[in-house]
Formats: sequence, C-alpha cells, structure tokens
Amino acid sequence: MNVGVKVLDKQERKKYIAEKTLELINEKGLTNITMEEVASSCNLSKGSIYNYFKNKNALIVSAFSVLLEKVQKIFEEKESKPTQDCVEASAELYANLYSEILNTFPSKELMRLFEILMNSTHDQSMMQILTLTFKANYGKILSRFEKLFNSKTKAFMLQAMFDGLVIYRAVGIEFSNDEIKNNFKKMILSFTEDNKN
Amino acid sequence: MNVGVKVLDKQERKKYIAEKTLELINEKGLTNITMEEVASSCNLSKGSIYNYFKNKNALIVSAFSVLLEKVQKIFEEKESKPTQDCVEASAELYANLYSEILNTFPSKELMRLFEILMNSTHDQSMMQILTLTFKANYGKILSRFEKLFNSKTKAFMLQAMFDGLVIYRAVGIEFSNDEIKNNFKKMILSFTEDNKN
Amino acid sequence: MNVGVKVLDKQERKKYIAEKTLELINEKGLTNITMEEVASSCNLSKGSIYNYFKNKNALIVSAFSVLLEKVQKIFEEKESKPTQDCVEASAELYANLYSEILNTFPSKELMRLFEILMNSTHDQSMMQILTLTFKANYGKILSRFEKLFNSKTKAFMLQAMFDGLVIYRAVGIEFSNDEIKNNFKKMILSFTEDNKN
Amino acid sequence: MNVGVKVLDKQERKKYIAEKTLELINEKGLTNITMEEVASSCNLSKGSIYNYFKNKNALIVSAFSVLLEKVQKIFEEKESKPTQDCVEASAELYANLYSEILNTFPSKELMRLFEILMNSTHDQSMMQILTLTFKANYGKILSRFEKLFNSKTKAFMLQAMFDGLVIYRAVGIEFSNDEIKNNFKKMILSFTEDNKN
DNA sequence: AATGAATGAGAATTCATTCAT
DNA sequence: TATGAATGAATTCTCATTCAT
Repeated sequence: MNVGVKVLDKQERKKYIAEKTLELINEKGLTNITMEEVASSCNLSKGSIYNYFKNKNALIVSAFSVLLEKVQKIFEEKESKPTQDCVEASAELYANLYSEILNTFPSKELMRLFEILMNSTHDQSMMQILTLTFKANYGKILSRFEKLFNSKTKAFMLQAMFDGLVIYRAVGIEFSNDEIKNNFKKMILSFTEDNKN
Repeated sequence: MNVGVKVLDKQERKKYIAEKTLELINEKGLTNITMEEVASSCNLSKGSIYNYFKNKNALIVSAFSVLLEKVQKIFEEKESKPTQDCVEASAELYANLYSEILNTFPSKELMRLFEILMNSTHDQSMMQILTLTFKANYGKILSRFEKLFNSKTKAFMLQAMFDGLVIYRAVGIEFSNDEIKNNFKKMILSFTEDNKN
Repeated sequence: MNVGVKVLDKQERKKYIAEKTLELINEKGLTNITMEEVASSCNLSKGSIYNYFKNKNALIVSAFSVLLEKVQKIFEEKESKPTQDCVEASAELYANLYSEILNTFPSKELMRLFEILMNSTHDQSMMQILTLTFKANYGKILSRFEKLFNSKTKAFMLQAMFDGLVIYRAVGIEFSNDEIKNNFKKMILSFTEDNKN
Repeated sequence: MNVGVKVLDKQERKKYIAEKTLELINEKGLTNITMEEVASSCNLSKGSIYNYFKNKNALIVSAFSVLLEKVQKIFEEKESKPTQDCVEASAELYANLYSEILNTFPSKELMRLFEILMNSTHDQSMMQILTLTFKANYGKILSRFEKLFNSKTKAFMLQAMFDGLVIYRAVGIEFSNDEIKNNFKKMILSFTEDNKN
C-alpha cells in the first residue's frame, strides 16, 4: 500500500466535503446548515464527517478556503492578458474586469464570504484563521492593483467598493452595469493620475 | 387613565428593549444572543420580552431599525453645514465626512448592519422587511450624494466603498486614514467632473 | 346602592363570560383557548377574568354547565307535545326527536361536551364536578325515556347511541338521516315491547 | 451489513416507543404527556425520540394506530367462531361479544381513542390522518355487522351505542351488564328483522 | 473508515397566574 | 372592579458531538 496515495485520497475527500459544504452554505446560509445535511449531501453518514474534520468550525474554515480560492481564481482567469503599460488601457481593462465579475459571479455566493467572515467575529480562534485566509487571498487579488496604483490603500478601496456593491446587489439593490463600468474606469483613472506626480 | 400616555410608554419600552438588544448584538453577534440574555440585560424575564415582541425575529428587526437610525443620524449630524456650491469644497467636505465616520464610528457596530442583513437572506419575510428598512435609511444618506453627482449609481458606489472599508476594518485590516481621505476626495472629484459635461 | 342587584349583575357577567368561553371552545377546541383570548372576546382584560373565576378550570366548569344546559334545553324544547300513550306514536315521536337533533344541532358543539369531559379525566377534582354536572343534566334528558322504557339502562343505551353518532359525525363520518330515523324507531319499539311482558 | 434486518429493527423500536406512549396516554391523558416523559419511559433521552418521530404529533398518530389495532384485534379474537346462519344465534353471539368487550376492555383505554380523535379536531392535518386510520380500522370491525344487517348505517349505530357506553362508563356511570347484553340482543334482532323484507 | 443511534445541553416560545396601581 | 405588565415554569424541538460496532 502506498501511503502517499492514501493521504492524497483523504485530502481529496476532505476537499470534496468542503466543496459540498460550500454549496450547501450558498443554498441555505451559514447558520442554517447542519452536519446531517452536509453528510447526506456527500452520501456519507454524520459520523463520517468527523473522520475528516475535527468539528463543524473546521469544516467551515475549509469551505471558506474553497470559496476564497474560487474568487481568486476568477480574478486571475479574467485577467489573463498581460497588463498594458498604457494607463488608459489599464483602466479600461480593470473597469471591465470588475464590472464583468460583478455581473457574472453570483453575488449571493460572493456575499457568503462576508457572511462567514462576520459570523466568525465572535469566536477568537475562528476569526483569526478566517482573517488570515482572507488576507492571503485578497492580497493576491490586490497585488496587481497595488502595482498599478503604487498604493495599497487605493487597491483596498477599489476592492472595498466592489465588495460593497456585491453585498448591495445580494440584498436586492439594482444598478446599471454600464454606469458601474464607466465609473469604475473614472475612478481608476483618477487613482492612477497620482502616479505621475 | 390617559391612554395616550400609556401607549407612548409602551412604545418607549419597546425601543429600550430594541436598543439593549442592539448592544448585545454588538457584543456577541447576531447568532449568539439568546432571548434569555436580552431579557436579563433589560432586567426583565424572558416571558416579558414576548409581551413586547411577537418573536425573536421581530425583535431583531427592531434592533436593526435602531441601528440604521443611528447610522443615518451620524451621517446627518456630521454634515450640519450647508453644502457648498464650489465642487472642490464639497469634495473636501464629503471626503472628511467619510473618513471621519470611518474613523470614529465603531466599525464592528456598523458591520453588524450587514451581519444582520446577510443572516436574514434565507428568511424571505425577514429579508423583505430588513431590505426595505435598509433601502429607506440608505436612501436618505445617499440623497445628498445623489444631488452632488447627479447620479444615483455614483452615490451607491461611494457608499459601497465606505461599507466595504468598514467591513475590512472590522475584520482587522488596517489602513492610513489620511490616505483614505485623500483618495475619497480624488474619487469624489473625478465623479463630479462629469457634471460639467 | 342595592347590593342585591349588584350580586345579580356579577352573576350575569359570570354567565356572559362562560358563554363567550363556550363559543371560543367551539371555535378552537378546549386545549387551544387561552385566558387572553377569553378576556379579549369579552372585551375585558386578562386580569379581570380572575375577578370572576378563581382559575381556568373554574371557567371551564362554568362553560361546561352552559353547554349542558343548552343541550338539555334543546331536548326539552323539541318535545313540547305531551307524550302519547300509544307506544307506536311515542316511538315515532322520539325517533323524530333524536334524528332531528342529530341533524340540526351542530355536532362539533355537542362533541365538545365529551372533549371537555375526557380531558378532565386526569384531574380528580375537575372530573368529579364535571361528572356530577353531566349526570344531573343527562338525568333530566333520560328521565322521559326511562319512563317510556321502564328501564334506566335502555334509556342510557339509546342516549349512548345518539352520542356515539354525534361523535362519528363530528369526525366526518356521514350517514343518511332517514335510515337513522327508521332505525331509531325500530330500536325504540323493540325496547318498548318488553313493557308488555 | 444486512440493511433489511436493520430497517426492521428500527421499525420495531418505533413501535415500541409508540406502545409506551400509548401506555402513558392511558395513564395521564393525551394533553398531559410530555416528550420528556415518553423518553424516560422508554429509557431514552428526549433527543432520541426525535430520531424516530419527526415531532410529537407524529408520535401521537403512531400511538393512535397502535390503540386502534389493539381494539380491532380484540373484536376479531372474540369472534373466532364462524358466524351462524341462524339469526337468533347471531344476535346472541354479537350481544355477548359487545357486552363482554364492554366489560373486559378497560373503558378508559378505549375512551382515549376518542380523546385523541377529538383533541385533533382543530389541527387539519392531524384530523385527516387520524380520521383515515379510524375509518379504516372501524371499517374492519363494522364489516361483519354490515353483512349481518345488510346495512352500513345499522352497523354504525350499533357500534355508536357501544362507543357511547364506553365513554359513559369511563366517566363513572354504571349499569348492569346483563341488562346491557339483553338489550343488545333485542336491538340486534330488531335490526335483523328487516332482512326478511 | 464508516455507521447511525444516543445524547444532552440549550433555545424559543407559551401561558396561567399574580399584583401593584 | 379593572387593568396589563411581569413572571417563571413548562414544553417542544434542534443539533453538534460521541462512541460502540
């Protein structure tokens, strides 16, 4: 028996459970899923889940990681083309990027990210690990904007706007994508202007 | 017996309970408060709470309203001076407004607003009433930016950025207030430029 | 102030409350009414009910009495004509009486009588008083059948059949009234035949 | 693992709980039993009961079924001998049957049947399922009388009389069994006379 | 590893009753 | 008498977690 392979198997099964859990969270919300549901959605028994995760929190942390990876991947994929050195083109590119993601990525799903994050606020250890994961992944997403703007704060602000809009949309507020795109561009341009100074 | 006075009293007591509940939510998070705790924080018995609120959800809705009023009041108070007609001055004013509120208002508390909103996502009737309350109060906050920019979407985007930053800060991300202020101003200016067109 | 009148008033108000309570029991069932509902259906406050009745049980006993009086009155009214000495005519008369009451008196309401009686089975003191009231009123109803049959047991059996049918009908079993009437007559005749012996 | 056997086990345990519940209902009355009591009478914890029954109502429905089966079985057993074709003998047989059951079967227990039925009157879904169960089992009991009398209504009336007497007895009314038996016979005979026509 | 029965610590909610005004 | 706020005991139901097999 190749232990290495076995370990891999177990890891894969953990991942599978975390993914299924994330699906469930998207469907029913963090506070409404039960270990029972997680188990049956994986065609496993309740007890078996505990062979893979110490407890529910550990499972949620895993699901959160899966979600963040998904988000990060989306930002990465959309921006496969190399960044242009022309500022105007960059602004156009990123404005497209944001408005497209805002448009295509299910806002409810993205909103879960913050739902999980906020619910954990009261549990020191949960908060700690989730925040770390959050920062790590958002750090990657932000790094390119950081370079573009020469400023971490600007990058944060841009991303904050995006996340805020995601939440608004998730709770039913509607706005025109074209306007969003144009304004994103305007904002990016105004942020890059500094660079010249 | 003066019925009018009595009714008022009852309303006031309801409000008191809602306020205490909000405090508790701020301390422990929405999902961690129990009716028992609410009651004892009000020096009442559990049963008494139900003389004021049909159920826990109704209580949360009230607490949410209290929170939103609080937020709105803060935005109103800070901007007691009449809006200047000079765009540059307006930008300065609002940038100060946002960065000051971001700085002074406890982010955790403001974050609760979204915690409550998101947790309700799965309960149709809760979602409906909370969203209405949310839109109503945010509508008031946004109205002045709407006028400044001549655009609802821009106002939303500015507020979204603010809310996003609130959340980031609540989960422990730190950034320089000065930078935030400057960038807010830059952004406001870039948004107002359109008006000339 | 005429104390006598006052006392009478109080009695009348007690009766009124008991009647309203009976209405409520008919609507919602014994176990589903609350003192709150009783109070508001009387346009009184909860506390006031306790000025008239020591507790909920006392109120139920009163409502039970009202119900039994109502039932008794119906049996009395329907049989205003004097009993014929001809047996055949008597059988006809009583068969009509039973089938008509079965037909016209709301079975659900009559069923409440047994609902109250049975629910009390477990509370010694309740059981005792209700049973006494029950026997007293049923005694009056039965007395005329007792005379007709020269047998208490036969009277009981006839009434038992009636009550059984009332319950069946209350739970949704349907049967032809004509058949019921004919069979009642047959049975009464077979019961009276003995008298000749 | 033999799933077939396991499922059977679970069914048996459900039945055991329902039987224990029925015992408790007989002791204390439908409205006075708690899930806590049910659990401890089964040497189980409260939570475990909910692994077998979705809620209290589902448990009561099961207990009701157990009771009805019991009643039906008694009627079946007592009448092991084949029905005679002589009407006189049949009347004798059934009169004996009824009076014996009335005499031997604990009336309080039989009365529970109607207690449960009546208490459910206010809960549409409960009422529906209980009534169905009731009709199904009573249908079997009545079928033999239906044949004897050539009339469904007569069968109902006979059974109604029996049930009425059960209730009377349960609330403490006493009567001679001999008289009951004789009158039952008389009645049955008068009901069968029709058949000749 | 997988199972699923058992657990028990809560949590929300209900409601008869009391009592000060 | 009337009121209605306060109570607190009781009850149903939930669910993460454990553990023997």
